[in-house]
Amino acid sequence: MDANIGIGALAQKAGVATETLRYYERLGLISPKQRTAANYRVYDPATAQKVDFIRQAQSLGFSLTEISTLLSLHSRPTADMAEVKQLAVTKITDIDQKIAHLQRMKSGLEVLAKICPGHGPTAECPILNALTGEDES
Amino acid sequence: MDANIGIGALAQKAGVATETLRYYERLGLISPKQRTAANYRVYDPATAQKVDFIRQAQSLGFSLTEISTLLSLHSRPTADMAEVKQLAVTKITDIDQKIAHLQRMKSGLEVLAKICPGHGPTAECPILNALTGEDES
DNA sequence: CTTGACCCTAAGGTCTACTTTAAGGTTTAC
DNA sequence: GTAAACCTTAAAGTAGACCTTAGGGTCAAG
Repeated sequence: MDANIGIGALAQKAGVATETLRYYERLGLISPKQRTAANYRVYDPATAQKVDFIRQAQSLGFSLTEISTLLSLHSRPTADMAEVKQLAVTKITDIDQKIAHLQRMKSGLEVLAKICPGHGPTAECPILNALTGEDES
Repeated sequence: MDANIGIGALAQKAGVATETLRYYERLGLISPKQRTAANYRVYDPATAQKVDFIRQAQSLGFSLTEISTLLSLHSRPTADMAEVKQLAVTKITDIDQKIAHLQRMKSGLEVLAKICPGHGPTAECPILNALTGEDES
């Protein structure tokens, strides 16, 4: 149990495509522990956890570049977690800004959608008219 | 007053780069009313309003492809505004989903940031540990 | 009449995270 | 022994909205 696995098995275990694993390897996120005589990649089964880590971090909004940093911090257990926390806090701020931006867009659209009767010639469409005129702050 | 203008003047008036105007033209969003003997683009000054329309719509979250639709509806005053409203409503839904997604990411990060002391070896970092293990729903 | 600002086209580059394609080697099952 | 399934590499394609580059024409000022 716990034997080495090939790229196909790792892909299945981690739920990603094999090309994705090669892509992660090109970015330096993962790497096979060795190669077979035929140059096939051979992975430690634990690599699946690393791929999970990557997908988890992605789902939290981290880019692969940022994840690369997280992984290197993770592999140096004596590094300080301040940097990790900083990344998380910065990411929260980024997300807040994106949310704020989306909410401004939404508000603008809601105002327009509300005053638009929804039928009649576009010549009288308040949405199109609003777009053709004043500026926003 | 109200003389024709060249691409440079239009770019300045509308606050975009000249290449952007050529790009919009390739997408069919705008077009010069004519060309000079030297093949220079000649615009109706009102085209600046059209560019404003495009930027406004962009700021509300519409893609250039969607804006193309909006512009064609705008240019057919007898078309029904139902389609315009539909685009707006759909866009609001899109935005809601994006906001929800971002808020899920934010919540996840906040939980982790809160339990992370912010200093000490990364071996004990709750953020990295959380990333290396359980799965999310 | 030349310099510099402005214009033209076509095509390639940017960014992110992959996916697809092309053109093969290798291993396994029958 | 051969065909399917799996592996290899490098390179190109995808989406979206541009920006940059290459290689010229053109126009107004001095």
